[in-house]
Amino acid sequence: MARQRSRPVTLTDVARRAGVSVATASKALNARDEVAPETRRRVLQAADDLAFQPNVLARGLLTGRTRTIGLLTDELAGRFSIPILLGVEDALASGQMSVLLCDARGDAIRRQHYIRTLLARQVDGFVVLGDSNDLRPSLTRQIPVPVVYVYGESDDPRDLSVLADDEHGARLATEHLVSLGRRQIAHITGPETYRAARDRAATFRKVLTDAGLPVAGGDPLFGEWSQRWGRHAARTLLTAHPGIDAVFCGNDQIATGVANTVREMGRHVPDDISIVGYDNWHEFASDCQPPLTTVDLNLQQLGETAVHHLFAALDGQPASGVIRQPCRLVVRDSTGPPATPHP
Amino acid sequence: MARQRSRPVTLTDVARRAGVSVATASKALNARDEVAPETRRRVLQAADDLAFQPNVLARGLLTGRTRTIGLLTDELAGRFSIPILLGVEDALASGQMSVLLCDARGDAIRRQHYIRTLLARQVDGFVVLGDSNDLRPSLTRQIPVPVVYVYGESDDPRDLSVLADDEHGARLATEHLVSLGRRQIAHITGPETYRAARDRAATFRKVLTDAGLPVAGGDPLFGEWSQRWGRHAARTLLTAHPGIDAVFCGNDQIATGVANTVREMGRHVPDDISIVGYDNWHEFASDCQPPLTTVDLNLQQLGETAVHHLFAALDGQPASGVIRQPCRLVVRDSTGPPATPHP
DNA sequence: CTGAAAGCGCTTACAG
DNA sequence: CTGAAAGCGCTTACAG
Repeated sequence: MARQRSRPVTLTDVARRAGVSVATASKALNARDEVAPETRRRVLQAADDLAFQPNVLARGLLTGRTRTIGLLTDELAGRFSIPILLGVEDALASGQMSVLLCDARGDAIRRQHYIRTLLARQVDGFVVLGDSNDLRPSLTRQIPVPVVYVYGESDDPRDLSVLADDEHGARLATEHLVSLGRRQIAHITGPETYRAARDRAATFRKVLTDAGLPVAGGDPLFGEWSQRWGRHAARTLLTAHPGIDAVFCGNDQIATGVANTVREMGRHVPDDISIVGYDNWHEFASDCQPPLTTVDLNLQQLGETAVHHLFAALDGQPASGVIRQPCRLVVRDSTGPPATPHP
Repeated sequence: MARQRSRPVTLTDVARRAGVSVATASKALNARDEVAPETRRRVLQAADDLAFQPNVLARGLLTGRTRTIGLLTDELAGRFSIPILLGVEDALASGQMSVLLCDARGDAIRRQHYIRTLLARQVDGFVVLGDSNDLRPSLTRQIPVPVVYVYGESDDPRDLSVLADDEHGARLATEHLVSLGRRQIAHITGPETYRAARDRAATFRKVLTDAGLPVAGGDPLFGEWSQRWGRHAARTLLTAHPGIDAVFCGNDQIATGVANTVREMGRHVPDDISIVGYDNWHEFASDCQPPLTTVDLNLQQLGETAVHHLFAALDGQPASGVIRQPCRLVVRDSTGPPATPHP
C-alpha cells in the first residue's frame, strides 16, 4: 500500500518525447484534423509508451465539463436503489462519465450539504434517486445544472421524473389472474401511506370491476411490507372467505408469507390458490415454495432511462413531466389454472 | 430542468466585492493567519453574499489532491456491498471527501478500464470492495495511490485488507448454542467453494470439539445459500437424526428454510430445536417465524474502518496485512434453553 | 501543419 | 498585512 506517488505523466512529457509542442500533442490526441498523420502517429506512440492519462481536472477547468454527474440518493439501503444505481452507473460509464455517490439518508441538512459539495466539484448534472415513489420536493431550483428524478417523482411538473409504471404492473398481475380463470381475487399489500400501495390497489380494483368480478374479501388489505403481515392477513382472509382462489400481493415478502400460510392451512398453491407477488426480489421470489409469479419493475433499465434523459438535457434537449416505464410479469409456479375449472 | 447554466461565482468575484486581491481573498477563505481580521471579515462576507463555492478542480490541479477516492466494487448487486458502501461513503463524507463509484461487475476488462478512469480523475486513493471474502488478485501494483481492500482479501500480504472476522462470528453462534445447553448441534451452510463457509464450518467444529460435543449429523452440510437448501437439508437431517436440538445455519435464508421445515415437521422453535442464522439480513432475520438469533457482521463499520485506514495511508501512515473486525451476536426468539433440560 | 501565448480558477512563495 | 506573479495541466484561438 505504501507505494511512492510517482510524478504522473503529463502532456508535456508526451510532447517532449514525440518532439512536438504541447499544443500539437493535444490536437493529435484529441483527434483534431489539423495534424499531419505522421505527427499524430508519433504523438500517439509517445502517449502509449508513457501510458499517458490526460489530467481530467485540467481539462475540466478549461472546458467547464467534468464528465461527472452527482447521484443523490435518499436511502441507499432500500433494496430498490441498488438496481437503479447499477443502471445509472452502467449508462454513465457507456457515455464515458463517472458518478459521484452521495447518500443523504433522508436528512435534509445532509442533502443540502451534498448538493453544495457536488456543485463545487463541478458536476455536469444530477440524478436524484427517490427512496419511495411518493412525491418529493423539487431540488432543481437550487441546482444550476440539469437534474433528472428517478423512482421518486418531483413535485414540480417542470422537472423530469422517470418512474416505474405501477398501474401497469398491477394491471399485468391482476389480468394474469383473471385470464387464468380466477374469480375471487383478493389483494394484500403494504401501508396505505405508500403511494405505490394505493396506486396498485386502485388499478387492481379497476381491472376486476371491468372484468365484472368482485374484490374478494371486500377491500384490499393494507398492512406492512412483511412476510409477517402476509401470514397474518392470509389466515384472516382465508378463514373468513374460504372461496378465495387467488391473491395479488403488494410485494414478494407478503407473497411469501401468504404462500407459507396457504400451505399450512392445507390448501395448494397454485391449484387452490394462485399467488402473484411484486418486485421480483430474487431471494424471495425464486426461493419461495413454490417460486413466485411476480412483477418486475425493470429497475436497472429505469436507471438507464434516467441517464439517457440526462444526456439529452446535457445536449440541450431537456424534457419535463413524468415518464412511466412499463413493468414485466415474470411467470413462475405460484399461478396456474384453477384445480376445478369454473363453469 | 432546463435552467440556464449561469456563470459560477469565482474567487475573483469575491475579491472584487471585498475590495481585495484574489491572493488575499484566497488566504482569508483558507483561514491562513496572515490576514487582518477586518479584511478576513469582509472577504467572508463577500463570499457569503455571493454563495461562493471554490472550484474544486482548480484547487485539485494545484494541490495534487482531489479529496476524492475511487470505490471499485465487483458486484454491487450482492447484498453485502451496500452496508459496506454506506459505511465507506459516510466515513469519507466526514472527512470531506467524495466517492467515485465504479462497479466492475466481475469483469476484468471493465475493472482495468475503471482503474484508468479513476486515475485520470486524480483520485487520492482506492477502496476495493470484494464480492466474496475469498482471496482476490492484488490491484495495487497498477495503482500509484493508496489502496485498501475491504471484505475481500488481497492475495498480496503487503496490501491492507479489512475483513469481517468469520471465525469470531461462527464462534459466537456456536458458543451461544452450547451455553444454552444444546448438545446435538448441526451445521447447515452454503457451498464449500466459499471460503466463508469453510472458515465458519471449521470454527464450528473446533468449538464443539473443545466443548466435548459431537458435530450432530456427522459433518457440516454444505449446499447453497438458499431457503430451499435449508428446507431440504433440515428435512433430511432431522429425519435421520431426530435427536438434534440445534442448528447453526450459514446464513439467514438457510435458517428461514430450516425454521419453516422444523415447524412443518411438528417440532418447536426454539424449545425443541434452536436455530442461529448468519448475516442479520433484516428482511429474513426479523421477519422469520420466529425471528432469528443471528450473527451481524457489522458491515457498515467495516466500510468505516477501511476508510480510516485509507486516511491513515493518505497521511503517510500506511498499514499492511489483514485486519479482522469482530462480529456481534443478535439474540432473538429462535434460540433458547432446551424444553427438557439435559441431566 | 505547427507552435507560442493566453487562460480556465485557484494557491503559494515572494516582494513590498 | 497585502498583492503581483508564477504555475498546476490542459485546450483553443491565432499567427506563422
